[in-house]
Amino acid sequence: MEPIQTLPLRDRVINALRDAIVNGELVPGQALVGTELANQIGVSQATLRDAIYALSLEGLVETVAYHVSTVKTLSKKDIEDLFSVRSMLESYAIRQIVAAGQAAAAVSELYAICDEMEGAAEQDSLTDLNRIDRMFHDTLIDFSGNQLLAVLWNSVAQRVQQVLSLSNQQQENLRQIVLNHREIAQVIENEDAEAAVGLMNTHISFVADEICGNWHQIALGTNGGQ
Amino acid sequence: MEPIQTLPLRDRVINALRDAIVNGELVPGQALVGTELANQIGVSQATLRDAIYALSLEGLVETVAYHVSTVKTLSKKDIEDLFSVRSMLESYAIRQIVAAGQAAAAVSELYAICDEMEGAAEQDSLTDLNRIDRMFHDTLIDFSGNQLLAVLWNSVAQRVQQVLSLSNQQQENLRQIVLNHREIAQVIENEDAEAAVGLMNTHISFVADEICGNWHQIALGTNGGQ
DNA sequence: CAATTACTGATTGTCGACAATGTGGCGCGG
DNA sequence: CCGCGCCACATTGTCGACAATCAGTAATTG
Repeated sequence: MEPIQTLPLRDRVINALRDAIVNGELVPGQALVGTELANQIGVSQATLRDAIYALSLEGLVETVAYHVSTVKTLSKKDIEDLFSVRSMLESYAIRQIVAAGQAAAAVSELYAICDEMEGAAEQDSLTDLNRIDRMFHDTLIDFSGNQLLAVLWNSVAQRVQQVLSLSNQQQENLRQIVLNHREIAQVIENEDAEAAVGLMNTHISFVADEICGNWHQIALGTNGGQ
Repeated sequence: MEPIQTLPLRDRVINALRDAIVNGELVPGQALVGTELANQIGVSQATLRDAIYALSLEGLVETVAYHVSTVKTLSKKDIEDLFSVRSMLESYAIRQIVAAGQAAAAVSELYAICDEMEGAAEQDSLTDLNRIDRMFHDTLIDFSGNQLLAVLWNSVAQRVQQVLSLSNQQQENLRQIVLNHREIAQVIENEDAEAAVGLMNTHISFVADEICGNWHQIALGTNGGQ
């Protein structure tokens, strides 16, 4: 059995707010007024303030002393930077996996995830596919064996999820995505790190360009970008 | 003139604790008891706890619910991971600078920093040299133009500074360090990114091996590693 | 005598109230 | 009519007190 862990109230508030942000329920630029949210959620202002402050440290919220906190706005350049950094982290992970001889162990899990992904694709469930997609990349990072990398990745992956949620990604073909991932897993199985990195970067760049191209209208929907 | 900004008390406490940790005044494994520290520093327990929680998000402090927080212990593998990630971030920055044609602008600042570094080396001031060394690498990151990278770097650079403080780095020759940095700046000036990356990685690996080799006795001084 | 349970002391988590700070509007003087 | 300064409101920041939880110890029971 899994241990029943009662997270501190503050942590639960943090998780709730973070989920709301990365799922696009709280849009960039939206004000997070302490007194309102505290009453709405049902916690004290101090507890909520801690949560907001924690999210500001994670970079999801912008706070200025004695001013209302807002969900961080995302400029086009922020998106470019985000996907660029993402490529760097994943490329590093792939190279480490191959160099450490962990390729076989990793792909065995990656293939299993691809199978799950295929199931979601057949049901046209975008939310499930996104969730499993993240599992794929999390697995890649974990098998690098670098825990600090995992910490940095977590921060980046959150923002990626947020961007994906905001851009209603008119994902062309869900099955194509599954194929892309399976392809990457195959190349890793062959221990060809550079080929895998190339595929990964191409894949990420494609998605990034797709989103950046339509970003103005997404950002305009909220507060005008900048 | 610079605007006089009165930081909130909580942020000042955070900065004070963070400085104490990265400068080695608070050693890994040391307990951070709320009531004690609050009285000692002269703030309320709530404010101090916020600060401790913030530092736990930065990864400098380990907290378990309803348990005493401690300064995060650093295993040998943590150090290896740290310097490995550091290499990744800086390599990325160098490649971006050269690719974006920012090499000339960057090296002009880097050379100036090297001059300052030389002054510190002549006075055998290790603390000054460390401070200027960080400026060098911060500049490198900043000129990459990627703000998200700067955020991740900040987190990594803090830990690096902590490790350097803890290992009383019997720095062989301070002037040699200056030469190493100047050499890197020169290669960047030639727009040879890969050569610069090679030099940088060699330099970082050397320092990392040096520290890892003697890490057990450093960690043992506090709580036994692990 | 051993294992379990209940208690005690210490520490962290949560809260409501109060102080500090910033913003917008009103009134006054030019 | 315009500009300046003052005032009240809203929001954030800080605090001390109380509740929840944990580790270690002593008492209890088979």
